[in-house]
Amino acid sequence: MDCSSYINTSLDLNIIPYRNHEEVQKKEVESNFFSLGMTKFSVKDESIDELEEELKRVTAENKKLVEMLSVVCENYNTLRSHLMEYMKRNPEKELSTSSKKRKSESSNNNNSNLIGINNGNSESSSTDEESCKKPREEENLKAKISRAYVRTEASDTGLIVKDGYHWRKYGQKVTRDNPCPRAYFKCSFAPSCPVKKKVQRSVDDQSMLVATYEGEHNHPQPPHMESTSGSARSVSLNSVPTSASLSSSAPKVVTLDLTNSKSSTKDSKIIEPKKESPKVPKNLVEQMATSLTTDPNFRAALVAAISGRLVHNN
DNA sequence: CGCTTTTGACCGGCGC
DNA sequence: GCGCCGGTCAAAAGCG
Repeated sequence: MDCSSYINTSLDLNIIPYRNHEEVQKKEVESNFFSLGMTKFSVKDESIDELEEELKRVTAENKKLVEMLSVVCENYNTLRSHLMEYMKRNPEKELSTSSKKRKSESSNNNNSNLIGINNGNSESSSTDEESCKKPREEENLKAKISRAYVRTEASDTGLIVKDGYHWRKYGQKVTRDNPCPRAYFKCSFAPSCPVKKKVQRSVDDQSMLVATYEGEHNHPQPPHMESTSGSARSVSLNSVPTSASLSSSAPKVVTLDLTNSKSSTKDSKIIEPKKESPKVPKNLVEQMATSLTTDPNFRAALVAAISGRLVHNN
């Protein structure tokens, strides 16, 4: 795993506190934004010197945070390599988990329904043994698996997730743990493109479509594709390395990657920032924000990022 | 006519 | 070994 994804996650959060760490509060963060934008600080009250001093302090703080972040990354990598060694020394456990692949899959589905649509473990919480096993387990699977959540109109009964690619439906099935049928799609470029997609409504929230992607497209996104027919709202779904990570280049993404984030470089190929991004409808943005804020992985990453910094500062 | 969708049948993996 | 279940196949129907 590369720590770059980790860095991305935390840096994109844009919530670097620049003041006393005890005072890390929402207001503070907001004023940070504004101060950076040079819009809200009352210049009347503060002299230029003070502002410059403040700027210096912020810069120093920023440097410090970057250093701390790199230390965290190093620690993470060390810890991870230790875990890998440990796993090698205790292969039985690993075998037992991989042999129960299917079971864990189905339980993951259950989790996703119960805990709030989440699968696998985020990098942020990968310190325990179980989450360490996960990526290795996933490595055995050839296909890169990612999951996306798309909110649709409640009245909308279709299982269409517009993601810029063209899909051909090849099956539909009612699964045991969900009364809503699951639709199976193949990329229309198949067999040259091996990507498959499963779409099913969430048990908890019927307006929420859960799209599971397997594999990676080996072709560019079709230009200006209406994608599959249907009435579901369109959401661009790009693969993003590491769950709960926010790619600044793909602000519309709500993807939970279940695989090792090793593939981050590959992903950068896949992520093709759609040209129409400036046209993103407001409600779509809100929808994505909602998806992110309700995503426990995202929250976990956020909490980890913030608490990590606070701890280091203290 | 060609492509897509639908849907029942079939297959293979897994648990008991 | 058997049954369950998820995933896939493929013929038929639908559609533009």
